[in-house]
Amino acid sequence: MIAEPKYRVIADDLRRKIDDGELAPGAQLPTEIELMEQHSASRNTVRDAIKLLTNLGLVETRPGQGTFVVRKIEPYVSTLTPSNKREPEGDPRLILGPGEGETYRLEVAKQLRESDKTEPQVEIKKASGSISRLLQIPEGAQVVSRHQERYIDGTPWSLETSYYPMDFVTKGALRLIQAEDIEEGTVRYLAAELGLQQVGYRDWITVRAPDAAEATFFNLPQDGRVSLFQIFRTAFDQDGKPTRLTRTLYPTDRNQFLVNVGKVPEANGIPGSDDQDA
Amino acid sequence: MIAEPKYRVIADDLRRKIDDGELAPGAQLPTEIELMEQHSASRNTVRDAIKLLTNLGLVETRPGQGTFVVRKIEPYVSTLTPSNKREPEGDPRLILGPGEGETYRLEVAKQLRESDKTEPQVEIKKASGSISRLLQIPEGAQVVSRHQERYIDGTPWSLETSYYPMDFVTKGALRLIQAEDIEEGTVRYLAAELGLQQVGYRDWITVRAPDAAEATFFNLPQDGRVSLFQIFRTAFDQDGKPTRLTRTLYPTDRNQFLVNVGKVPEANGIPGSDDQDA
DNA sequence: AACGATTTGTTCGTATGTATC
DNA sequence: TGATACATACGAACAAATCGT
Repeated sequence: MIAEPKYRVIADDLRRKIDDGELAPGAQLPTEIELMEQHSASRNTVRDAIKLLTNLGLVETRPGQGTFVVRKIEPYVSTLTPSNKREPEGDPRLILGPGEGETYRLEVAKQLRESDKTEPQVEIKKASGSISRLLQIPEGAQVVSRHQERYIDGTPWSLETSYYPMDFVTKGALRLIQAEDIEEGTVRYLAAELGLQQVGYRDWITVRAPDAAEATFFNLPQDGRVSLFQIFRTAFDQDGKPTRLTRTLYPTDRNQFLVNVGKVPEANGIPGSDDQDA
Repeated sequence: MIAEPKYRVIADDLRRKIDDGELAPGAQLPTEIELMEQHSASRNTVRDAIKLLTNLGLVETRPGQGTFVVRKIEPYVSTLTPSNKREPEGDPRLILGPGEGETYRLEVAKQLRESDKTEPQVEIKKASGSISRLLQIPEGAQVVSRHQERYIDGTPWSLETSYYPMDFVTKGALRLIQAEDIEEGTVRYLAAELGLQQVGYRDWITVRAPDAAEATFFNLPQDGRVSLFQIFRTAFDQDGKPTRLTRTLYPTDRNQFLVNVGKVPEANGIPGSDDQDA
């Protein structure tokens, strides 16, 4: 046992069977008792091997049922830059990001998938930390927060929260504090209501571990193995002032992003998955 | 024990002490024996608690030494879109991405940090998978691969591999297969040598777990935590043809990205870290 | 260079709790 | 309800890495 600990030998054996397709996605592994006998190891050693595989995200255990090979999720690809063709009708001065021009549902339908989202959950909060800093308002100033949960093909896909200065409401944008969708998009609504033109935005992309609530919503393991994209989008008006901060959380196991710069042909060869190798 | 398993109670306690700063980054946790006594638990239970924290990336264990709170690294922020101001001299038709216009070293110096990189490691390979698909060349066609390791402040920061069609070399771009840096940048070199203008590029951003070699280079844990940005950049010439594919790997714990769209003021309030909260 | 003390790593055995069918 | 399967917890022993003497 100088080289390889027994639990890793067992894990490697199972791993090979998974890679070879001998154990297909969704298939049940031998029970711990069976593995004990096959490898003449103790139950705890077998469990160490399985633990390693769960950490690697290859299998998942279900109490009372067994251990199963995980089914991989087909990732959804979002484009962070606007589409090349400007909208025919509508204010040409508005720079619309993805999900801001046409509806979320339409975008997802383009990839032949079904989307769904909850009604916005509206709150009035005090700005703090990143919110006040990115929106360039003092800490403690009031902001409207609009929160939505989004699903694709029935699975939880992203969590989005947008923050607007409370000013906007007092200046007349009353629908910001209605707990219902703004059909034409808040960008167009704020342009029409307050004359705010969204002339650009900046996305700040980070990755972090989910907290307990986020892990529950996305159905992720609690151990921080799978992480979340956290994208802060700061939108700017014609005066260079931040008008909106949107924070969206996307599990990294089911989301990917595209950024187009300059003149590029239509996207191609961006597959769902299964080749992240050289 | 209906509510909280003991190992998680122990983990939560340690976690709180870490969050409170009672256990500072780099500090050593109590030894397993001490934790056994403090919580009157068995060694295996204590070890389960530590395992959980390890999975969360909060602590690391060093055999023969102890368990330590991980030191967080100050993240480096890269901008994926070009800077607003075009270069004064130089071909105005070239769209230069970050690291393609001025040198990597200069960019990093702007953030008051020191960079370093290895000489490129050049190989001739056969294109396969994502490479052939994104470069739009047949599987098995020959490509030049140029690989570099990059460091910031002495720590390994990113791994970059660029792929060019072998054609380029036979057509005269001989410096592509020299194992030394191309000072003015390969974008300018190919423009001068072959008349290829880089008029745009597309970045495809994914996150995945490192393999063994990558984990070793970046000094990341070998468990299957998804902790690497993998960004494929496909560059296009004036004919809309892909001329280059660059794959760069960035550990998510020390890298963040910005994307600027439309008219945006200078970056501000994009802090290093420690506030990823609402 | 050798040794011992300390600390984590691996493995076994066993018992009991909890979830599912 | 019982059978099955995973989850938690305890105790014990030895191995391997590290550090100081």
